[in-house]
Amino acid sequence: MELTDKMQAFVMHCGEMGSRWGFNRTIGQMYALLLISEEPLSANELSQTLHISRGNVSMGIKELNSWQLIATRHKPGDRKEYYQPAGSIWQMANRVFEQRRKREIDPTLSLLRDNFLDEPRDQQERYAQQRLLEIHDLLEMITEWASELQRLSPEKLSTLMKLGAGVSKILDFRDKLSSKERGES
Amino acid sequence: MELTDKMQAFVMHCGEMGSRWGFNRTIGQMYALLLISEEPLSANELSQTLHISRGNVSMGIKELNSWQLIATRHKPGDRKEYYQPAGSIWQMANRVFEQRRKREIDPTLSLLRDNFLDEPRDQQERYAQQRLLEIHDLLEMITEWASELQRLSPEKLSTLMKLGAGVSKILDFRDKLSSKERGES
DNA sequence: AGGTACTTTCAGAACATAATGAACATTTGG
DNA sequence: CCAAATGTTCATTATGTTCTGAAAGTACCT
Repeated sequence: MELTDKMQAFVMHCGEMGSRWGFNRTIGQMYALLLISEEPLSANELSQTLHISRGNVSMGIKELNSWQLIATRHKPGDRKEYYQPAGSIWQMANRVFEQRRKREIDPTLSLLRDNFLDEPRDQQERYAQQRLLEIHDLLEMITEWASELQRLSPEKLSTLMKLGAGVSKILDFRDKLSSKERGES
Repeated sequence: MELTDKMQAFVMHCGEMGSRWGFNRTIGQMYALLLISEEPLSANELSQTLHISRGNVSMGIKELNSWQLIATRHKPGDRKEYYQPAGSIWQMANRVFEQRRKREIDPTLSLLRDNFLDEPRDQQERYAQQRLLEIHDLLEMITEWASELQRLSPEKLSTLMKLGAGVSKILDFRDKLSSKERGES
């Protein structure tokens, strides 16, 4: 498969960013290529276009599958498997958030929880536990919030985001309402 | 400096997670140790407690500084530098978000923007550009929203988060209000 | 069954990143 | 100025990660 310069540039960029996003170079390239190509691609096409080994493609596919980022397709009269991105850009963003949460936050949260089972033994430990509690509460609040937001429909989420810092005004408004209800001035 | 088992466990855990969070093992350990210790620590104390070389500590300090995650302190009659976490847990979370945005998203956004300068040359390129546009818009919306949220005070942000999916109801409410204003049923 | 078209696996090579420690730089007190 | 205490740098070594390619596996034909 032939790529134009701009497509090439995008694919290579995703390769370079790959490791920052939680996977590796070739997986970044593979996913980028699938994203911008209108037709699903076979493992061989990926291998040839990106100049990476067939085996590497196979492992990459496995990994992308585990992130639920791609879907497998078949063409009639062709035994090859063809791959394409799974779902919309929104879904893709959701999946990446979720996977990263699982890898980057959940293990820490569970470690922190275990920590609060015992009483601190001395001042040093008391202080440490206090800090850990703060971190735990913050992480828990953020992850719960994030997962609630993820349950909203893309449209609502989009409205909310475009509203931007405007949410702040709505919160003020709500506060006024509820204090009036309680008869405060 | 002596660590209790639980503190040890937390420090080691942060080391293991370090690379997933965007820095390396020793930096994760160093920061964890500073977080849970009541007193600021010197470079030598870090080196000895974590069993890592003095030079490594120096580089780690440099990196943590570039993330603005630590502050340097001095004690009277002592020329050593002592280090402690900079700011509250909230500030720390903000800094990490921001740094990661700079590293993980901004470069991609600017690449994507460059891409829209030229007209697509063929169908393949038209399709690709369309997908890139979607990605661009999504990333831009998310980063703008995130940076607006960061400008809110921790209290407001905390209220908002605890409200959780409840924001959705507030949005509905607002929609009803504005459609009534326009005289719709 | 045997052949073909494809996919997966995995040991080892290639590459990338992090850590060490000795050499160098800087600051301060005398 | 020197010497002692501290901080920084960087070539080398150690560790970790990714990629390749050949071998093994699978599924479908005739």
